[in-house]
Amino acid sequence: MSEERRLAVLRAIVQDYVQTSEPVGSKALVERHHLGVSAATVRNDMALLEEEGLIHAPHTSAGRVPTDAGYRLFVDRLSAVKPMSAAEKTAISRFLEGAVDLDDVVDRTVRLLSMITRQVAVMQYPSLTRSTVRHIELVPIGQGRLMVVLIVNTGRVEQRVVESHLDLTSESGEAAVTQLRAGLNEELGGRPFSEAAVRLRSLAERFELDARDLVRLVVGALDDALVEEREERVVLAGTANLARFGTDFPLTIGPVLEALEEHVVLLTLLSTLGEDHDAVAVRIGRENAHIGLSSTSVVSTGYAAGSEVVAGLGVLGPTRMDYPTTMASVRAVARYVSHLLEP
Amino acid sequence: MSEERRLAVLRAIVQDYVQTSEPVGSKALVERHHLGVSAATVRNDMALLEEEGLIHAPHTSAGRVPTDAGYRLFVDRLSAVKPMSAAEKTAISRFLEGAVDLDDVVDRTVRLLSMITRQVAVMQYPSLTRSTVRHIELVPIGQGRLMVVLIVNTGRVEQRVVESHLDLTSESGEAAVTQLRAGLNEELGGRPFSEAAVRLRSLAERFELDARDLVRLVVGALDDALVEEREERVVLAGTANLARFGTDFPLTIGPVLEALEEHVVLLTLLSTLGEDHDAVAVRIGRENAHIGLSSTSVVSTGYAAGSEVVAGLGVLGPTRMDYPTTMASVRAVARYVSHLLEP
DNA sequence: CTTGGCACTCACGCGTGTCGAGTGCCAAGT
DNA sequence: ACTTGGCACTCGACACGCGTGAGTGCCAAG
Repeated sequence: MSEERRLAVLRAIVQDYVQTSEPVGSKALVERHHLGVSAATVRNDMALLEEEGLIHAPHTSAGRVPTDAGYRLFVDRLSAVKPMSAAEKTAISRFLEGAVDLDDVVDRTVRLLSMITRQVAVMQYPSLTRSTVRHIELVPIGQGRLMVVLIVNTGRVEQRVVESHLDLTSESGEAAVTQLRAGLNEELGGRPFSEAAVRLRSLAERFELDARDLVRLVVGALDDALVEEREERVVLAGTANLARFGTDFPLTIGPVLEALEEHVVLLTLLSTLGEDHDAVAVRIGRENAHIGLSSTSVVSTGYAAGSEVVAGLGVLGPTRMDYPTTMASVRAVARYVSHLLEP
Repeated sequence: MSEERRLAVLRAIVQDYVQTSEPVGSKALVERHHLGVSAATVRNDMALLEEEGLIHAPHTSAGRVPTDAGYRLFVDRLSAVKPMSAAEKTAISRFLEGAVDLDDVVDRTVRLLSMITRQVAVMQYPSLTRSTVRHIELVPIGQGRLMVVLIVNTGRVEQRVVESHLDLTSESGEAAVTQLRAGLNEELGGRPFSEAAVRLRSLAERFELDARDLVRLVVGALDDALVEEREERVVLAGTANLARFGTDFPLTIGPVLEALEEHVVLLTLLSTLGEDHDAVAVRIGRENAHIGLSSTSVVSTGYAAGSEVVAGLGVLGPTRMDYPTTMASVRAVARYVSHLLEP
């Protein structure tokens, strides 16, 4: 029996199953694909594939369904990323072009991705820890309160309000603020966050004693923003697509929705970073660790701002998913987003 | 037959149905509530209630279920808003207190609200059109690009980037920016948005000719931010709770999820504003206009920043919902949020 | 106006029977 | 050493029929 044909059978099973979402039997298989052999032969191959743990029969005398391992083999060795049509490409760029700010980019991206894949799209905001400081602005707002605005190279903006007992409207107060602003920008402007956090701490000493208090507060706020992992924001769209899966499949959407609400979980799903740039990562079924996602797959990749990969985006769908097409869409969208954040 | 007792019967039906989620029959009713009359009498009352369109039998010889009109009557005349326990109150304030910025407030609020009501929580960001300008900052970022940062009294921050061919690093460029910044803040600072938009338009003339171009761009960006309805952002949480409803009920969650993704729909759901301050609005079933929400109810109210109501929040659940408790929770949370945004 | 009685109506659950797709195995063919 | 057609077998899906029980509507008496 040829190894080669067996894999062809696996490929055919995956393809048929993805399309029909029903267990596929030997007979149907030979009818739909010209494998050049008879159903009986395919049955023998299937028995072997089952032994290898690549496919699985839901019950005696039903067709076969790929296992997680089967899908894994499929994406690793049996599929080519489907090229996208020119029409799709222009549609993508059209849709993303009108964005006015970062929030809008993220918003449009997840919407777009969920629409073209008809699945749930997930996107992480550009990670602060991988960004650089563009500018820091201090805005006095009434009484002793000061708003600290941190502008990041990706276009992301964070703000905090600090309360000081210093009178910021007084001559000396204004001077202190001006001095601090200048100092902060000189010291931190253009620096990557990792570096900025360190420099920040040594800043306090340079100021006059009565301003120290203010400096400490501002530094604290910035430090908070720089370090805080919590602020790794995630946005998603297309959850309505879950309902579609639900109908054809033994997938109870409750646990999935729960998982999607825990942003921490989503972040780990997207943590494909650090690996090769352009690679699309696929996590299949149980590989996702989180129960509740054990019958879903995640296709994700990183996107860049400039040359640096700053965060991830991807889609989540049933393990029974059209991997080649989905991977193509995710990659294409990630590229356009990177392009958009270029400058 | 006493009108009064008939309403008592309706109340009992609603309460039982909410609790058991099964059609309630005459016998069960007299057992669980001491109405002082027999089942047969209750049956007569039920027949009348059905004639009035307040209840409805899913099929012959099954119990009765309240109609939308039945629920409406119930919330309007038969229920009292349930007081909250002290423990709940402190839990609410505890949970909301740690918020560091507006995003965080909104995020925590929806999460909290979805947790305590075990339903889907929705919250609108403070509407720009009902806010006042606190400060406008112009930040040059490389080349000819300028970031316009708009800070709103609610703590909300909007930003836009404009590109000018003016060299902003030059002496004259910097001067123009400084002048413009001062002008903008003097003219718009502290103004409500409606007023600000008007004043904005007359600003361009005052500047020297070579800066006009820049001014026009900045004004355009601000105008965009001030007027743009699109930017009425909405956040939601607790969609996983939909799965729970789904199990006991003839509620297919697909359409609901779809409705929830259309933020425009959500906004109209929350448009309880303009009415009395402290009132909690309830929209029951078909009253929601949007199909797909025809078997859900929305309980919403406004929240304030200072003395002005700035936006809405609420929850969405099945029509078969514990209205008194839900209304109490929504009101309590709205009050705490208003308190939080006070200054 | 209330009440007990009574006949009637369905939805629901359960067991049975049929149907058919699909399998595993085997013996014969290449 | 594989491939192939044949055949018995398995088991889920679906349909049908029936009994059960909750709940109703109506009526005549209190």
